[in-house]
Amino acid sequence: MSLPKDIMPLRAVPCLFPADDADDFQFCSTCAFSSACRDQGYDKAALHELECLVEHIGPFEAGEYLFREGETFNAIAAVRTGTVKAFTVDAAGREQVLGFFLPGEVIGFNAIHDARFPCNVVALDTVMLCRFSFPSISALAARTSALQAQLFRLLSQDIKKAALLAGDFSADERMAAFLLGFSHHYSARGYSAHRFTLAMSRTDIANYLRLAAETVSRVMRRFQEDGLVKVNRREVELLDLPRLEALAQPVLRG
Amino acid sequence: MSLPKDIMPLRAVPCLFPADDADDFQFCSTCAFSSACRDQGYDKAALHELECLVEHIGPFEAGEYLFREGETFNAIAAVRTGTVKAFTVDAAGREQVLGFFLPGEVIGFNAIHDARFPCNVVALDTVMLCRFSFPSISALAARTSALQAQLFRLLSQDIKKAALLAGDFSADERMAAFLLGFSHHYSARGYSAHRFTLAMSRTDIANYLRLAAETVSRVMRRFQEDGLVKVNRREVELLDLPRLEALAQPVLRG
DNA sequence: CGGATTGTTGAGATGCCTCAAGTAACGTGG
DNA sequence: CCACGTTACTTGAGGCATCTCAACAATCCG
Repeated sequence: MSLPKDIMPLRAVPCLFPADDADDFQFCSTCAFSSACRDQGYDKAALHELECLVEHIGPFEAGEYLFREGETFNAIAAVRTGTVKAFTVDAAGREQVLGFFLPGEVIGFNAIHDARFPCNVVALDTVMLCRFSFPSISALAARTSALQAQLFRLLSQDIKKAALLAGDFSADERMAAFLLGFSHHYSARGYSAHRFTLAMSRTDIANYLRLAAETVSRVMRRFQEDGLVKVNRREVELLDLPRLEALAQPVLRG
Repeated sequence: MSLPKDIMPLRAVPCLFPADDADDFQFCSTCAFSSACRDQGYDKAALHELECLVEHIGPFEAGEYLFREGETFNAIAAVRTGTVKAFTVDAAGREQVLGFFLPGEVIGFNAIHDARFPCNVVALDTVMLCRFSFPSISALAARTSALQAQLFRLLSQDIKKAALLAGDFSADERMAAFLLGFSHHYSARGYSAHRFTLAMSRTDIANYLRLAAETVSRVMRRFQEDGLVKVNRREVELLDLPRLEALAQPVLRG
């Protein structure tokens, strides 16, 4: 998974919105736009434009709102570091967690439709974002077919993700799929597929999986008793990936 | 909701893939691309290109497959007439209904991501489609910002739709939202908001709502006893829209 | 150290599912 | 047009997965 050296010099080109820290390269290698950046070496002008377009914002501290429900939509944002939670609050004041975003994932695709955010988005720990003005990135996409295609793919991916959660699955299946989601995300980005730290509370997990918090606790304990995982607070170690995959199989398509 | 007369003459312009029947105009007024067509009178060249792009296919009879899971994706399709069901089949052979598509809705957005259909798509009654080659419509979208924006909006809308179903709601809430979905769809297109015919079986409804078929029956009966609806086979009449809206409110965002 | 938050565990309640039987519509062939 | 089988739908009784309620333990934080 080594990156072609020849894209490095681009960092040195003058930019309207110059990147403001040193680990952008590292970041870009895990970002959702990376394939549009890296794979399309033939269109360096467009890649440069994308770099000029990005605004690095943050840091946000845990609990800070990145976006609020109802807010006007004018930019998407990729998570650079940290973890983010999207949720709505219903008439009775109860939270409904829509999803979590890890580094490299893009926030805001569900806001395009009516140009307003349909949910709140809050930092769960210290979060840095890359912000892309949506009109600007759309205009760039019109000139760069690889970028347009990548945007369509990412939007399409979100449809599939949302549909996954909608299936009717048991608590065990949901939990296994949830844990494996992190494993897959991290291992695809060069981190451990076995060990990771959850940034969110049991309550948030339960809410996201449409379970009671108590059920999440019980399933976690049973998984541990069965030797599937080892859990300590929010530290998770996956001990038996094959069995977890088998459990999650109905969720992750059959 | 009257349409500008001045777009009519476009039907007379020679076309590579000439439209093959007389009610295209009627159709286009209910189609998901209609706003990209109608609202953007300033870009008639692009509108013309979109017309040339479309292939009218069908009719398909009830039970015929329009797409099959795993099939290579190369086109999206708008429903012109009829009703369509999308579903997967899990390892144990059980169906999982992902959604229904009514006239004007677009099929295939969830297939972009990995260029293959993640689900089967089957006609529930006699169905006619408008097919748009995805590479072609993408290329056109790159030249026509209104079309690009419309595609982004439609994709984004599908994300929101999928997330709706994913919430944890009671059988009553789901059923009310399901029925109101038809009401809203039809009334937005100039048909009755109160009376319509369901094209799908109770089993399909139940499967889609993640309920047992028996539960759907029972909820329907109770709704009828409470004077909310009048149901006869697949004929539905909504008698008390306000109370149904109130019931469905948690589902249709709070 | 004390209060607040977060997570765990048990006991009982419940909404929905499963199973099983029965009824109604539909199509088919006689 | 009617008997028949088939499919779709309805209804009831009982079971189970998950929720709710309540108490408690652990951790965090000032």
